[in-house]
Amino acid sequence: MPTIPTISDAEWEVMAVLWTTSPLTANEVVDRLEGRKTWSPRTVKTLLNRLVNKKALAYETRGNRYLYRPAVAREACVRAESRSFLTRVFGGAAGPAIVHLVANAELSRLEIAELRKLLSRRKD
Amino acid sequence: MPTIPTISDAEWEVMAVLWTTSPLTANEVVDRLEGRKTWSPRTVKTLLNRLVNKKALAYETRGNRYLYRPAVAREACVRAESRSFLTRVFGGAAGPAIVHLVANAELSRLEIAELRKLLSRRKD
DNA sequence: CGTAATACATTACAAGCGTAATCATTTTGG
DNA sequence: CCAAAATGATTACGCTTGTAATGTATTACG
Repeated sequence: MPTIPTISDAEWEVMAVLWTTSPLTANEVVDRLEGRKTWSPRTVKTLLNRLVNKKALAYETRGNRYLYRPAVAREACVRAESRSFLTRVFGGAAGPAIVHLVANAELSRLEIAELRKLLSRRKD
Repeated sequence: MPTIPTISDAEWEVMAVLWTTSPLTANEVVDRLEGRKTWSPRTVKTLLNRLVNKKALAYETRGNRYLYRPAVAREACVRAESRSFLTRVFGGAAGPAIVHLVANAELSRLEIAELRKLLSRRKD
């Protein structure tokens, strides 16, 4: 299985863009971050570079430009991050974590219904 | 409200000890980390120091020793970490996060029951 | 009483991160 | 064809983190 690289806060923003749409050029990524982020385009380029170095992104060349695309699946990164979060904050126990989130989150009626169904189906 | 300091992975381990039992001397903290961690006692002292500096811990003096105790509530730190996790990984949306955790977690029959009850009570 | 052991404080040091600026090369507008 | 613009690469720099070692002051044993 591919090892999941460590992806920092800022890098997650960039990955999120490319998980949504890819491939994209550096400038297209910059554009999609416009507004949500106050980063200089330089900063975004740096992040793209680091992500390529840690093999979270791959690219192909088109003329003198790069077309970036994810090299790791979002799902895998989400799982890795979740495990890390659970370990750090809840000593690895998912139950208390979920309880905490449910108790503190804003949830739509629809989401509540979905979760109830999910739990019903899960008679372990 | 008290601002929650940023607490790193290693620091969480130390805080966890003191949230469980406090006050404790540095050496008592070291002892309680024995086995779970391979840290040199020096390392633990460093972490205690940093936590005091960032005001996550307070201490009182007993003779020439310090008795450490948390200066921030676990609950508050858990909330801060959870928000950060939700923001980074799920763009702030609690619903998908909970779904993910429920789908991937090992949950005891008891925990499932508890969650169902929690959700029922939450008819928004 | 003096020296060793302890306790906390200070310093170390490399890697990762946020946030860019500068450099080198290629492309493109005039 | 040449200068300006654009691209990716390299370098920068201060802060945090993991992981300690060293310094300094105090205590306690012989």
